[in-house]
Amino acid sequence: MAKRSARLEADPAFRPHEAPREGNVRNPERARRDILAAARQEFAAYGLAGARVDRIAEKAGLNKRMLYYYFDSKSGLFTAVLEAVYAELCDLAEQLDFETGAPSLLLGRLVELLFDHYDRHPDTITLLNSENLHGARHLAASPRLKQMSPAFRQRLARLIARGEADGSFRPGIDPVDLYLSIVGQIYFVQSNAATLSLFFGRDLTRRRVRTAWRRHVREMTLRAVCRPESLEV
Amino acid sequence: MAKRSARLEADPAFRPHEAPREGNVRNPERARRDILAAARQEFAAYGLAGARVDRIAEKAGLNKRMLYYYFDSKSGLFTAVLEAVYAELCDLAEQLDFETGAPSLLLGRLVELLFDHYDRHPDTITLLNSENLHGARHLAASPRLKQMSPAFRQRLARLIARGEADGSFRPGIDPVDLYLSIVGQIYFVQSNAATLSLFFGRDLTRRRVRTAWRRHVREMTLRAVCRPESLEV
Amino acid sequence: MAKRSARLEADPAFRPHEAPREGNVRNPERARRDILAAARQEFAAYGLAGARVDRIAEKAGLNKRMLYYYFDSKSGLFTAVLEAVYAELCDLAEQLDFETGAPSLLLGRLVELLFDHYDRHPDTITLLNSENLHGARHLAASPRLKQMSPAFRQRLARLIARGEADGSFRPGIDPVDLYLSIVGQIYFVQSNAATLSLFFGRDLTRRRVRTAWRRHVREMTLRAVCRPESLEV
Amino acid sequence: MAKRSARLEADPAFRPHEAPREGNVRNPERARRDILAAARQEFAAYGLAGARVDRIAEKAGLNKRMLYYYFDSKSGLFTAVLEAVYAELCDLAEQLDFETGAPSLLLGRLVELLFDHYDRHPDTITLLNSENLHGARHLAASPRLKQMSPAFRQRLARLIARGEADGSFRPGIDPVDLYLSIVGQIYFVQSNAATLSLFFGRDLTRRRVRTAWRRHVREMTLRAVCRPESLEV
DNA sequence: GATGAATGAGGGTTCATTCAT
DNA sequence: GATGAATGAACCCTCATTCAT
Repeated sequence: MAKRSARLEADPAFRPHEAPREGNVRNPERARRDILAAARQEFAAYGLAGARVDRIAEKAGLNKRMLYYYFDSKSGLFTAVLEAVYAELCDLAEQLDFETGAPSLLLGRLVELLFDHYDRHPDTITLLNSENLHGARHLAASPRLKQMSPAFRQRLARLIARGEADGSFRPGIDPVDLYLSIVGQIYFVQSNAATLSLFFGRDLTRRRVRTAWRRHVREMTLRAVCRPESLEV
Repeated sequence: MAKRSARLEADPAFRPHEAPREGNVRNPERARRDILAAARQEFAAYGLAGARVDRIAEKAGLNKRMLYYYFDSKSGLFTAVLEAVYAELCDLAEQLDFETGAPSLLLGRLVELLFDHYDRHPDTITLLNSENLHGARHLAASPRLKQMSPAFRQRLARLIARGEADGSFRPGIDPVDLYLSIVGQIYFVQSNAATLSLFFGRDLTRRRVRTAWRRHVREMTLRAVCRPESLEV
Repeated sequence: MAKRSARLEADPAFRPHEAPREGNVRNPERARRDILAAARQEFAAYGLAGARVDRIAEKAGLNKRMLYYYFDSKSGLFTAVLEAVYAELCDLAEQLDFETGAPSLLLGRLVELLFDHYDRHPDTITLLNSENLHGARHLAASPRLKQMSPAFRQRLARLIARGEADGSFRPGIDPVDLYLSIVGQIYFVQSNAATLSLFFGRDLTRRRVRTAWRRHVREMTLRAVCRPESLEV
Repeated sequence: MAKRSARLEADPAFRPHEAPREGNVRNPERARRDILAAARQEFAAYGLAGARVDRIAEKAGLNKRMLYYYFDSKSGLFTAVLEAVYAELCDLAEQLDFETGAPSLLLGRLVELLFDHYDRHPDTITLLNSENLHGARHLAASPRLKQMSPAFRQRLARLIARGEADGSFRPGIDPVDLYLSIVGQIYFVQSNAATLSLFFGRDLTRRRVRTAWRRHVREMTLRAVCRPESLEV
């Protein structure tokens, strides 16, 4: 049917659900994955209220009934999508070794790492906005989230400690505050790119502008955190 | 009727539409105002897609038909709400005199001014998020918005120029970049307070935490913008 | 207001309702006429159910409330329009003198007269169709209609009598039957021009095709009614 | 429920959707058929604009949602009804063998065939009137209609050719013109029976009157088409 | 005579969800 | 595991009509 052509084609590794062909093959894992990918796309594009279960099923190339089989409800599906988003966010910290190298350099790299993450996964933003609109109700009910953050926070604290120790960072920096300041700038500009571009007459979605913004956030952060002497470069 | 009890009670100055009772009827200006207030509340609480026209009418204490009489459509109503939000934002800049006083002091005051605005009008955030989810489609179609921003930007540029001139600011600060950095931090934490609070185990909505955050943003900004010497306080 | 420009401009003698200008002048007759003209246009274009009271008021350049003031209801307005349509139809017969001239010639002229009437007043057709869809309910309730037809019928009977008497018509022609056969052909082709054109691949609305059809109906009628000898031309 | 009693009872062969009861459910073909029958009845009775989707669903004994499941929209439903009407009309021509028998006799039979069709399917008329009110928009968009007419027209042309060849028909008869003249008389009287009956004081819906009209149309047609000599009966 | 504001019932359509197979 | 068919509540919006001035 025409439905197959409506599949999501963003994922390069994507292959239609019914492909194998030897009799409607049972591949539960893949069905789950397809549904989740389709749902993520839909929720990111329209928000929780604006998302349509029919469209998700169509994008996933599966019967609508299957969404309920695997995820219970639209709400359950949204929760699953959010968990995936959070898992990605937590993986981030592990991509950087905070133990070796100059703290100020590492901090700069962290900013870039975060920026690039939101740049590559812009749907993260609309998904989190949706969840916040609903008071984080879904995450609050999700048991998986609970053990996610501590690792993240610890690593950041360790970086700050090293920076303070070697005198390159100002004293008294709070890891959470620092994180919020960095991500706040990154997140806000991407989240509100449409209205801000209109308001300031500067297209904030253009590559070049984005790159400049990436540099700006790093500099803002370093200037605010590091001792002046350690920035003489 | 039961309708009256469902009125919006958030706005302290709010008085039900039929209240005065001295000739129950006919007050177009007030009807418009009531509808707009109710709509703003509803859109802020549920987003554009999640908002319900019936609820808005009920909150406004008016017949549902009146929403269409005054604002054409749900979409037109949303546009009107957004215009109000933007008008408030633009009024902000005029509340501060950037011509007299030490630039670094004024910059600090600006941060506080912006913070307090989002603090007093938290609905601004969810409304703007909704608009961005929809690609700023409503604002793009609104002629009123066009001439709103220039004033805002000019005043900021003037402050930076003065700061550079008297040597208190680093050179090369871009007014738009600076604005985005400041508001980004303010906006993000308030917008994502629900998920962040959960994630970091720190209730970011508490008054004391908010006040600390206000101070943090001001310091971050000043440290990043001002020359070290001019901050010896 | 913009409303004025939306006035019906078909009527060449049309002048906007508020024109006289010396204080919103009271001109009840004109208001009635304007409303009636607008209603006729609207009912003809959309049928009774499809017609919109708002559009009629707008076309008439008057407040909607006035429609009710003058015509009680949408239904009353439709009745008034129908009465006007019938009055025109009855005037028709009086435009032809059936007493002098060759009956076969007069019959031919009658066909042309009827054809031209429906040609000049195509709205007559959709209006009558609407009324028939509703079982002629409005006309049945209208006292004015009662005395309209007899004259029409009598005149036609007189023509047939003369034709029979001088031997040019076949005997036994019923005036009503004859009328129905003539108008049936005229009416049907105009009423169903859209579907028939599509079905037969022949654009029945073109002037030339319409003219040919006019001739065809006259010939069909004459051949069917007149004795062969009296058609030797 | 009370719903069942509201079923359409005009069609004698009609049986309620849930009737069989042996496994109450799941009969898509029948559901489609029931909806179509109910819609045809409703559209014929009230026109396109006057028809109510709720009533159609109720008559069909199905949930309103199903109309959209099967036919997309009210408009799509109307198109489907029209296609059925046209299919019936096209089947007509095939019910008569135009190759054998006297052409004048066949022509008379054709008139009767057409008359009887509109007599048995009076809804055809109001449905076509509705479609014409809307400029044949639905048929124009329907691909199925395109290949319907040619057969019809060819067969009629063949009859005329035979009549001309054996000298019983006058020369120069156009098949489409002939068809329009015949159907015009039939269609008009049935379509406008309500107003005409009122106007002429003759109840055109009575059986006897209808039969007389059937004879009249046949005679009108034969007299107009056939050579006088071939009608000496 | 004339008006803008207001109404409640109901318009077509779509929603997330479940049934029977 | 997977499906097409079915549901009822609710969606946004529009209707003809009337109120108060």
